[in-house]
Amino acid sequence: MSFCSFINFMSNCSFNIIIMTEKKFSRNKQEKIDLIYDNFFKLILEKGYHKTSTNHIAKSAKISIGTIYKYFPKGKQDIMRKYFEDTMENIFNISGLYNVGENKIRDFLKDFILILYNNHKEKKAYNIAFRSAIQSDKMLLKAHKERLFDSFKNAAQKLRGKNEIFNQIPEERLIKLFIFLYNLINALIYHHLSVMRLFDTDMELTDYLSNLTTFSLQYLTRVDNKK
Amino acid sequence: MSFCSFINFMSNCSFNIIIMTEKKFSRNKQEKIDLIYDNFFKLILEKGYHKTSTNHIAKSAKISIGTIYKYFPKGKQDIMRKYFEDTMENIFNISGLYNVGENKIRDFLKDFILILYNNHKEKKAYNIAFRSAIQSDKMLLKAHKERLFDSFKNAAQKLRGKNEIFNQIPEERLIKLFIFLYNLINALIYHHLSVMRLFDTDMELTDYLSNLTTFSLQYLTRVDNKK
Amino acid sequence: MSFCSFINFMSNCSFNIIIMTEKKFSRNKQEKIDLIYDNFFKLILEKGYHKTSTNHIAKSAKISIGTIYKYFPKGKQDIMRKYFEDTMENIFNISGLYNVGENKIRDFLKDFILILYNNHKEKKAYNIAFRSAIQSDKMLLKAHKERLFDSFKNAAQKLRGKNEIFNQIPEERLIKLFIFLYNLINALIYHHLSVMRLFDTDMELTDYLSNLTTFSLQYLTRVDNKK
Amino acid sequence: MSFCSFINFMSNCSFNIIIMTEKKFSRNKQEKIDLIYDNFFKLILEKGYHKTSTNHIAKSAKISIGTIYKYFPKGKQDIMRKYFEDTMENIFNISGLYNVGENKIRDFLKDFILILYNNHKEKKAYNIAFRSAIQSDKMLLKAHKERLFDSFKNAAQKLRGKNEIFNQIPEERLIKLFIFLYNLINALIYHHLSVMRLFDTDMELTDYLSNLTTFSLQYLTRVDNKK
DNA sequence: AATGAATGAGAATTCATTCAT
DNA sequence: TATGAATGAATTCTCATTCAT
Repeated sequence: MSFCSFINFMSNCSFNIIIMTEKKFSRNKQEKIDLIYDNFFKLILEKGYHKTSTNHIAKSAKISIGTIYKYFPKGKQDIMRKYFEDTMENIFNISGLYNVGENKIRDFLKDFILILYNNHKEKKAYNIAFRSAIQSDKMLLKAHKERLFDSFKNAAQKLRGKNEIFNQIPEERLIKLFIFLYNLINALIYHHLSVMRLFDTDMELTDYLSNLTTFSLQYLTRVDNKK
Repeated sequence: MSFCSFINFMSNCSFNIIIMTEKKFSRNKQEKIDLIYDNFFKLILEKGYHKTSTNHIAKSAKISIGTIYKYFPKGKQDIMRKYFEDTMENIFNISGLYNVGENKIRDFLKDFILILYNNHKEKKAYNIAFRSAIQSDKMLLKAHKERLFDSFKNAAQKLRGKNEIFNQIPEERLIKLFIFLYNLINALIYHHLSVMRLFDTDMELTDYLSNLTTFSLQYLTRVDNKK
Repeated sequence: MSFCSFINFMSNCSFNIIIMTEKKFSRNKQEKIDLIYDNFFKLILEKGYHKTSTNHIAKSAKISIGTIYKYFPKGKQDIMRKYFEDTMENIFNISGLYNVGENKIRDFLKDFILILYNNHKEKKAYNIAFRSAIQSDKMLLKAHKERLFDSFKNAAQKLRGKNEIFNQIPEERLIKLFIFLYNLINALIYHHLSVMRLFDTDMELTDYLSNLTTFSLQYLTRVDNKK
Repeated sequence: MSFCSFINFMSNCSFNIIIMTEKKFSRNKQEKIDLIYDNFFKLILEKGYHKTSTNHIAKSAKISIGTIYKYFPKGKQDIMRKYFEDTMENIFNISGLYNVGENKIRDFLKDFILILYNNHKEKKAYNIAFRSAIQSDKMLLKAHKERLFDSFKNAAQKLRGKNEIFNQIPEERLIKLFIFLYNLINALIYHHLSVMRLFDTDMELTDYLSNLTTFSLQYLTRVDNKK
């Protein structure tokens, strides 16, 4: 029996079968899904969301169109939805963000901005696509809003426990503030990266955003107190 | 001269009846173009930019698809481009805007915001379409940038002649500042109206923008001076 | 001016334009629609209803797929529906059918059978398609039932005016009887022509149907009276 | 003998444990086939024959698509064919049917009708599918005809031995008569159940069919004698 | 034996654009 | 000028079938 035959024989043994089958299937499946994501976003950068068709994705990923519809039965809409769900945890569960001491809100905001900014840079295609997708998929917009609320509820609770200033703001209000800042920052980063540059350098943008959010936080807290 | 040549000759004559016909046609032409614009934007609000086809516009406007391609040989792209050109003067040539005295910069910014805000509200469909169009039509984006520059150059010149504070800022820098504020305001209004509301009421938005622009003007001027 | 130029000139004259345009457009339109019908039914005989696609029809008719969807926006479903509507009058408005004197009911039924039989033979493809279509298009089935009712209401009124025997049967009952006979005859002709032959010759079939309907009429009238 | 050959050899041995495994597999096999049948017909009632795909059946039956193609290598076509073959004996080998004495032909026909009627009701999905299948599978139609002939040959022989009246009709002729009645009854039951109701109640239908078959038997015998 | 991932031909449908009238 | 019939490439999505595991 040659070595190869031995390997083949071994691969039929039961203790191996299960492990390999699981690995193989799950690896292949995730590989295909990643291929679809990668090529989808690659094409969006090249041609835009609406000119990227499921057939283009299949051809670009060198898989069959049927495979795309196996994993994403509603085509592009499902690619967006599932990517949205798959990346749920990536943005806001960064523990470092919440190690904020007294009087360090400015640093907290700066970190927050950098996270959003890097997310935009790294996932430019996704962000372009997401803006397009929520126009025609109201469920996705709803899910996005709900996730924002949940994430910032979580963040607010953590921060109020650690920081005196945050603690003075009612939780509900703090969540709304964070959602506002999130929208504010995203609107400007998106505009800067995908519509028209606001500054010559990205550093100038993040510096500006840092001051802008501090200003906005003060402005909104002041307005709040007047009411 | 053959009979046909005679007919051709006649059709070029400036007899009264022919002039009237021409006038009538030219009035009809503008009517048709307006019909196309109106129904295009109506449909964009209903179905979105990408799901609005030239055939739909024709059916909605009760004109033939051929007529659309007569006036707009490249279809939707040309509708956007020509509407952009047709409305060139409407936004920034508002004389009232420039009657700004000393210490009245805040009022100037408030007026500026209101003009942009009302423009967004009234031309929501156009603004949605414009964002979509510049993604795939780089010429349109370029033209938009050039127009912004020209308009604000004009505005800067007028304002520097009338106002001491503006006069202290170099023209080139003032133009850049205005373009920045324009982009800032538009990014946020667009986000508020077409992506996700930033405030519960529109008044809160314009109040915030008013303070935001004042802050930004100070911030940028300060940063500028440091350099 | 050559003769051809003269013809061309003439063809631009107003009195001709209207006639020609009307003729031309309507002729072409009906030509295309007839092409679609003809090739649709030709293919149904060759491959069956479900294996006949709109693309096949277009290829077979040597027209573009767009033309089919211009006239029949919902594809095959609309071809069936519109053909159904176009042929509304053909079956029952045969005046000869109603020239039925006293004691000639047998002859009337014979004529009725022959009309249905010839309709099946001549429109075999349509009848096959119709059976398939009403399985997935409940509206078509409903329209079919309504038309049957209206047609036989009309027939019943005519016949009750002319024939003593029919006059003894209440109108409502007579309509039901006709619809029953219609279904009976059609079920058997369809089975004979498209599922499995009931008789060796078609003559035997029509003879049998003739006796069967006479029998059924007596049977149902008798049952009716007992109730 | 290598290790592998030994394994192969072992797998053919008739040790008890292996016999049990085989039995278990064969029981499983029939279970799988029944699952396929059940879910196929369930889906046909829900969506129709043509919209029921092999993939749907697999999903509905919670087995893999591969299993369906293992037992039915040509998919739906084979499911129909094999179901047709599996149910071969069920319809006509009902011994009660042939306990027909003198002058009881009417009762015999009534029983015959009830059997066919109940078969249609209970196997509505199969009957719908069968009609669709024989349109595109001429072999199935041929097999159906052959089975009808064989079944009624068998029935004719039994009945001629027991009943004087049947005995007067030549066997060949009797077979043809039965096939005719079978087609007649089926055509009308199918029309009533799946196209358009002939009567308000099913009882009325079976009563009518009972009289109709008696009439038809007399009619055909009479016609026969004339020839 | 059983699984189910993968394929890709093909079906329905849309849409920008052309062109004869 | 104006019409709208006609085109056909492109898009979304389905389905029978194969094959590696």
